[in-house]
Amino acid sequence: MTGVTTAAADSAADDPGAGTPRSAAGEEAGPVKAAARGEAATEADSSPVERPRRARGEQTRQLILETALRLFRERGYAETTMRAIAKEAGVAVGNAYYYFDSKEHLIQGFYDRNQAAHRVAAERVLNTEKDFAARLRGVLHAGIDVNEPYHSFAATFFKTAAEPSSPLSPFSSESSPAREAAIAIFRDVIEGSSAKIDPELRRELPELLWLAWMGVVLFWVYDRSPGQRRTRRLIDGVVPLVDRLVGLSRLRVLRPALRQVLALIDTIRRD
Amino acid sequence: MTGVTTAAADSAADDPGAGTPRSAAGEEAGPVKAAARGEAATEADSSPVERPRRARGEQTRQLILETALRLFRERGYAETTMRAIAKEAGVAVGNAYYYFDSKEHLIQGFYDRNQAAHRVAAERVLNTEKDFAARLRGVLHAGIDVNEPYHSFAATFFKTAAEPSSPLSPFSSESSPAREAAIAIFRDVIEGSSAKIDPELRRELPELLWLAWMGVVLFWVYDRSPGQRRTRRLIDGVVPLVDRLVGLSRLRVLRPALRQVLALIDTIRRD
DNA sequence: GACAACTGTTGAACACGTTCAAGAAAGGTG
DNA sequence: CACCTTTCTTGAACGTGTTCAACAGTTGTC
Repeated sequence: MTGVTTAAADSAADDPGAGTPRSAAGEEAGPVKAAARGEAATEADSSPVERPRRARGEQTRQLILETALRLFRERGYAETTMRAIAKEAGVAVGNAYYYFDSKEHLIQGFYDRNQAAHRVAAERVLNTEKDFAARLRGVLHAGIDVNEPYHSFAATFFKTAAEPSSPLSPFSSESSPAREAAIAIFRDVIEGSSAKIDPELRRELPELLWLAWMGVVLFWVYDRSPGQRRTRRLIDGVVPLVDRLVGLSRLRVLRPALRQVLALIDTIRRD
Repeated sequence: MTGVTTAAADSAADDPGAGTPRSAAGEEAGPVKAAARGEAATEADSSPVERPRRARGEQTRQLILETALRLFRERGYAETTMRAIAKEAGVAVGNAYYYFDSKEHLIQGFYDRNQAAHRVAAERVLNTEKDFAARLRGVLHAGIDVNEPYHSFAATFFKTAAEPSSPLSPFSSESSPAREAAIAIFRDVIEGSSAKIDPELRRELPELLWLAWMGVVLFWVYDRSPGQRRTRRLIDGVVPLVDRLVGLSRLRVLRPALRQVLALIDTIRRD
C-alpha cells in the first residue's frame, strides 16, 4: 500500500523568507539529486550529476524550499504556483528548477521533516513504555499527531506519491533513506519491548509493522471524519489484534500458518 | 487502500474512430455527471445539472470516449493531449469538455469497461468451480488477466485515482456503482461455493475480499517484475491463507478474535 | 411558420509547469 | 592581474489542461 512516507509539524519556517536564511547546516545534507526519471525505458540516463553544493547555492536552495513549504501551508499545494514561489522568494522561476527537478520534488523536503518529527515524537513513547502494544499504539498515534496539521493537503500530494514511478513513492529508491528511518522506528518498538516473539517473525516484523503503518496512513488520507477520529479508532482497534497475533506466533498450533506467511513474504520479495 | 477499480481487455474500439460510431445503446447509460468538485469547502456547488442525453449528444460522447481510449492505449495517458483527442475525433477541444469534466473523467469510461470484462472473465470460473479457494483464486487471476494489457499506463493514472477527492477514487460516491459491481463478484465467489463459513463473517466477507482485491491491484500496479509474476505469486500465496482463515472462522477457540475483528470493522464503518 | 428554450459546438484566450539559451558571479590557476 | 571553468541566475517561450463568450442546431409551443 502506498502512503505518505512520514509526517511532522515542522514548526520551523515560521519567519518569512525575507531575511537571513539558516546557515547551511542541518537536515537536507543528502546527496540524492539526479532524478531517476520516470518515462519508459529510453536508454541509460547519462547524468549522475551530483552537484557540489557551494555555500551560496545551498542558501538559495533553502530559501526556495522554506518559501515553498510556507506557501503550501498557507494556500495549499495545487494553489501555489511556481511563479508565486519564485516571486515570494525573490528569484526567477528558472532558479527554482535549478535546485528542484520539479514542483513535486519540493515535497520531498516536507517528507524529510515529518519523518524527523515522527522520530522525535516516537522517542517520547519509546523511552517510557515497555509493553509492546503500548509502544506500538503510541508510535502510531504519534505519527498521526505529527501529520494532523497537514491532513487537508497531505491528501493533495498523496496523489503525487502514489505514482509508482514517482521518486516520492514510499517504495522508490529515492525515498529509501526515509523508508529505512521509518522502519527503524518500528524496530525500536519491538526491541525495546518486553514481548516474546517467534524469532523468525521478529526478523520480518519491523518491515511488516511499517507496512501496516503505511496502511494506517492510507486510511488516514481517505479519512473524512471530524478530526480523523476513525483513524484513531482504527489504531486502537488494530493494535490489540496485532499484539494478540504476535503473542500467538509462538504457539505450536499456529506454526504452520506462520511458516506459510513467512514463506509467502519470502517468495514475493525475491524478484 | 486505493486501487484501480477494475480492469478489462476492451477489445472493442479496434476500428479507428473514422466511421460510424456505435448506436447509442450499451454501457454508459449512467446518469452521473455533476462533478462533486474537489477543492476546499466553498459553499454549496449549485449545479446538480443532470443532462438529458439526446441521441446526437450521446453519439458525440461515445466518439470522443472511443478516440480517447484508443489514443491512451497507443501513446499512453500523459502523452495524449486533449487537443489530439479532439483533432482525431474531428471536434473542437471545448466539445470534449462539454461531455467530460476533465481529462481524468475520460478514465472512468475505461474503468467501466474493465469492470464488465472482469465480470465476464470471472463468470467462466464461477460456473465451473465449486471450491472456495479455487473460485477466489480464479477470480483474482481473471482480474489481473483482464488488466494485463494496460499495466504500463494503469500505473500512470492510478495516480489519478489515488487522490481521495477525485471522483475516480474507488471509494468515491461517483464510483460506487462500479464498486458495488465488483463487490458483487466476490459475493458470488462465496455464495456459489461449498465453503462453510461463520455467518457473521459471511456477511462482511464480500467487502473484505474486495478490499483484498484492491490490495492485490495496488501490489500489481507497483509490481515491476517481468509479466508481473510477483503478483501472480502473491495471489497463489494469499488465497490458501484466506481459505484457511475462513475455514478456521468457525472454530470455538478463535471466536473471540473473530468477534474482535468484526467489531473493529463495525466501529470504523460508522462515522 | 415564428418564437423561445434548450442542447451542442467552436476556437481563441488564460494560467500553469517546465525548458533553454544566454549571461552574470565566483573560484581557480598562471 | 588576465584567463578559463564552474556555479548560479535570468526571463522569454513552449505546450499543456481548462474556460468561456459566442454561435449553431434542434425541439417544443402557440
